Amino acid sequence: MAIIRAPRGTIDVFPEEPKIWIQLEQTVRSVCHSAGYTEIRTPIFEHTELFTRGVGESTDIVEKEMYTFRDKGDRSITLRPEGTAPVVRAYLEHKMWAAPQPVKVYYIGPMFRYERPQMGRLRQHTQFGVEALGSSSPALDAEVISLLISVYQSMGLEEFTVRLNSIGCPECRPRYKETLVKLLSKHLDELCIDCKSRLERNPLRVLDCKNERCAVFAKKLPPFFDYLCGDCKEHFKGVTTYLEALRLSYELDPTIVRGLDYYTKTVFEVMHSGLGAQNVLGGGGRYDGLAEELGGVPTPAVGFAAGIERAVQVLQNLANDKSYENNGRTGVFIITIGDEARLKAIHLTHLLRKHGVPADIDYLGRSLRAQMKYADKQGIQTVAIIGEDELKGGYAVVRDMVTGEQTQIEFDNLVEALR
RNA sequence: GUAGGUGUAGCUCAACGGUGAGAGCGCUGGACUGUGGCUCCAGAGGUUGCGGGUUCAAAUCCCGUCAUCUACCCCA
Repeated sequence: MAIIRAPRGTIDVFPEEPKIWIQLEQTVRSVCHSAGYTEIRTPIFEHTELFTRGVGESTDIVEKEMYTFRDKGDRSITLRPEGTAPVVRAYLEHKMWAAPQPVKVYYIGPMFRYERPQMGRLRQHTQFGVEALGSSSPALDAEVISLLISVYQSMGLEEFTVRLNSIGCPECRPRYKETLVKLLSKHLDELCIDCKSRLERNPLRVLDCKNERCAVFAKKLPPFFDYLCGDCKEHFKGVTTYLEALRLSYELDPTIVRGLDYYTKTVFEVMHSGLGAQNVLGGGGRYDGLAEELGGVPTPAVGFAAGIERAVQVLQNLANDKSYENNGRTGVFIITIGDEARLKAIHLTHLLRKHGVPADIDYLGRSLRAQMKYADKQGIQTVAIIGEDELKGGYAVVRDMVTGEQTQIEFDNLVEALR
């Protein structure tokens, strides 16, 4: 019978193996806590409507990437493809606009998108993100950006760049779109097929087309900065001012447009080169219209989302380059010869564990030699040997697996000596 | 959805259309009655992804299918 494998685009993670995964999660938590963000855990699935309305009907996510199904109550349910809409939903549902503002939360959890897997892209992946709701201050935009950077820096990552842009608001964006369409329709023949359709559906997308000819073209287009309304212009200036106050370096990049409809004003991405064709570690922006779009009280907000797997991939390469040490031996392994010694060892193992000392014994009835070998490969720090002589004498031979030094320690003192 | 690459031992990979499909690493045991790392020896482990076709003969060639990787679209 054929073995059952993990579904396409999913992976089994062993977060303790290289430890990076766990370190990253801990870093996210501590960085967020230090800035007054508390954790939120929203459901893995939501009503489909939350995403069609929140993320946008014409986005790729909604059009072709959602895991949507009908449950037994005939409700249309969708595995969450992103984290912002659910957080805003929770904010409105729990009337958190009545709490002191801003409300600042962070999350770590799986997201689902039906895509063709490739490097840096999975059908189930993990994102960490923050959302700060209830303030339109550009200082909050800067804070959110600084948090993301802090996470990477705390993990020892340096070679990334922060790209910043503003995509305006419902007042000035239509004007910019119009001029784009006007300019581009003069050169329809020079655009790729995709961009021709983009021109009708979402002209901003032409800006970040990877097609070389389009990219050359996009660079000649006037940047959105020039078309921002007074309010947006001022906000954007505020963001850059605060970023500079935070001593954070960034690049203005008019081609950053983001793929979700809810963004307004500030958008940003953190780029890294070690991700294959993907180059985005994380990104986000302001979404001042989302709460209202979801039927709630108008609430200005900013946030970001970043990929754990992508960060781990980059950090893994970094760790390999540094060829990090493997001297982390820990724990005790009790080696026994004979059934009686084994009984003794089981009791001692239990005691050690109760005192917080990682302890283990052989479960395969192996020879002393083989048990030594096993303990060595497991990265055990100390072995305690119990055979006939030791049983009679009431002690164990304790061997340090690094130095090779051996001493005799009485059973009664063993836990104390090894803790 | 589209394009290309790859599927042989647990892992990394060999094998011109022709003997019983091999190696290294790993695993298990031994050399060493009770002492790991080094060395040596032995053993276990395969439906050559699956199905069909061509052929005297297929891991090898052809078709299909599935999986996987990479890339496009787009994103984390």
